[in-house]
Amino acid sequence: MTGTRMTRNRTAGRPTASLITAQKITLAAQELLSKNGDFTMSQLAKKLGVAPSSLYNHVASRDEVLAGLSDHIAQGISTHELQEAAARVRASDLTARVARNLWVEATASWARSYRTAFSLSPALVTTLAVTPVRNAPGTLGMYEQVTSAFVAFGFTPRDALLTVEALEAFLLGSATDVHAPIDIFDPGQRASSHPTMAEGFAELGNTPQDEAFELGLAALLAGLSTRLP
Amino acid sequence: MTGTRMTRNRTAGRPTASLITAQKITLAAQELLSKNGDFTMSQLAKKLGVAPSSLYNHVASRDEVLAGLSDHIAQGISTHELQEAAARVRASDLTARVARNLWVEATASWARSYRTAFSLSPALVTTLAVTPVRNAPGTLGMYEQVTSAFVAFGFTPRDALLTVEALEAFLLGSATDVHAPIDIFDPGQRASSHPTMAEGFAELGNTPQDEAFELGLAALLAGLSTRLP
DNA sequence: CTGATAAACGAATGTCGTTCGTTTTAGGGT
DNA sequence: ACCCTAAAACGAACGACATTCGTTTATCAG
Repeated sequence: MTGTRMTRNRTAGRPTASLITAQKITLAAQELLSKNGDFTMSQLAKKLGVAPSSLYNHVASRDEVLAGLSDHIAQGISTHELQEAAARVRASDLTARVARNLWVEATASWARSYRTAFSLSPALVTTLAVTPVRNAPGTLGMYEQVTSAFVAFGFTPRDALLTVEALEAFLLGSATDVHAPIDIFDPGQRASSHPTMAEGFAELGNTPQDEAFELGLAALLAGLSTRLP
Repeated sequence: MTGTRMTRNRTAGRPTASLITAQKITLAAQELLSKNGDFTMSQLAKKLGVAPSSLYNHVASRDEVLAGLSDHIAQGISTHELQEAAARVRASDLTARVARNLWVEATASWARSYRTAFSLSPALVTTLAVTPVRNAPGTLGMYEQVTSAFVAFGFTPRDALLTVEALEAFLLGSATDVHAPIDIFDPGQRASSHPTMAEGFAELGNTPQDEAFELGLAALLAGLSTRLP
C-alpha cells in the first residue's frame, strides 16, 4: 500500500501539534447552534477539520459538549450592574426605597443578559437546568456573584439562593419562548369558538414574547423586592 | 408458500378490528414517559402489541406523538377554580381588593396544576412552548378558559394573553426545574471559594424547588395583580 | 361482486452517537 | 541519547433509532 515515498498529505497518527481542544469544540458547537439551531458530532468534526472519532479524545460525549457550552455561556452573562449596585449599597447608606429600586434595576439588567444568552437553543436550557453546578465552574461563579450581591442588599444567603432559583425558572422559560413562532397564539379557523383568544391575538404586536418577558420580569422583581429590608 | 391450512397465529394483513388508535398511542406514550422519562417508537409499539411500522398508520412522526401528548395534558389542567372565581366576580360586586385576592388565589391554583402536569418530561415542555395552538385544540381550549376568566376580572384580552404568556414562562421553567437533582446548587469542593453559595445551599431543605416555585409564584402574581382595576 | 382503501407486518435505509484497533508522534525517565 | 508510555489522530464497525417501502389481508362503498 505504501509505494514510493511521497509528501504525506493528511492522514493517520498523532499530529505534531494537537489539532483540537475541548475549548475549540465548545466554540464550534456554539457557532453551529446559533447558525442551525442544532449540531451533530459529524458537523462538529467537519467544522474543526477532524474525524468524528477524534472528538472523543477531548470530550466524553455529546452531552458533555452541551454541558460545556452551557457553562461557557453562563460565564458570559453580565453581572456588572449587580456588582456595582452591591458596592454602592455597601458603601453609602441608601434609604430602603432607593435600595429596592436599585436592586430591581440591577437584577433586571442581569436577567435580560441571562435570557438573551440562553435563547441560543432550547436544548441548552434543559442542560443548564439539570446540570449540577459543581460540574460547571463558570455557572457556579456567576451564581456566586449574583447571590453575594443579593446578600449585600440584605437577603440571607438562603433567600438569595431561592430568589435566584425563582428568577431562573422564569428566565429559562422565557428563553425557550423565544423559539416559538410569533403567531403561536393564533387560533386560526377555531377563532369563532375562542373569542377571547382571537381578540387578544389580534391586538398583539410583532414582539409579543419581548413584551410578555418585560411584563413578567417587572412583576416578578416587584414582588420579590418586597422581601428586602 | 402456503403449505397446509393451519390456525393462523398472529401475523400479516389487516386485522378484523383495528388494534390501535392515535389516542391509544398518546396514552401509551404518557405511561412510558412517566415510568422511564422517555420513550422510543419501538417501546411504544411493544407496549401496544404492534410492530413499530404500524404506528405510522396513525401518527406521522414521533414529534407528532409528543405534540399530541402535550395537547392531551394541557387539556387536563384544572381551570375549575378560575372559572368559579370569574363567575363570582361577574355576579357580585366585590371590592377591588377582594377581587384581586380572589384572582391571585384562583390563578395560583391553575398554576400549580399546570406545573405538576408538565413536570412529566422536559421534552414535553419544549414541545408545548413551540407548538402553535391552532394545531392543539386542547391547549387552545384551556387558554380560552383562562383568558376569558382573566377578562372577567377586568383584564383586556390583550393584557390577559400577555399575562398568560408571562406566567407560562415561569411555569414551564419551573416544570423543567423539577427534573434537576436536589443538590444541584451544592458547590462541592469549590465551597470555600464560593462562600455565599455554600452557606445558602447548606440552609436549603429537601424541597428547594417547591419552595422556590411558591416564592416566585406569589411574587409574580402579586406583581401582575396590580394591573387589575 | 369488486375495487379501493385502511391497517397490519417484516425488511430495509440512513443518520447518529459512540467504541475499537491501529498508527504515529510527543515527552518524561533512566 | 534512547526507550516506552500515553496522547491524539484515523477509518471501520456497531447498535439504536426513526422512518419508508412493498406486501398481505380485511373492510366497506358502490
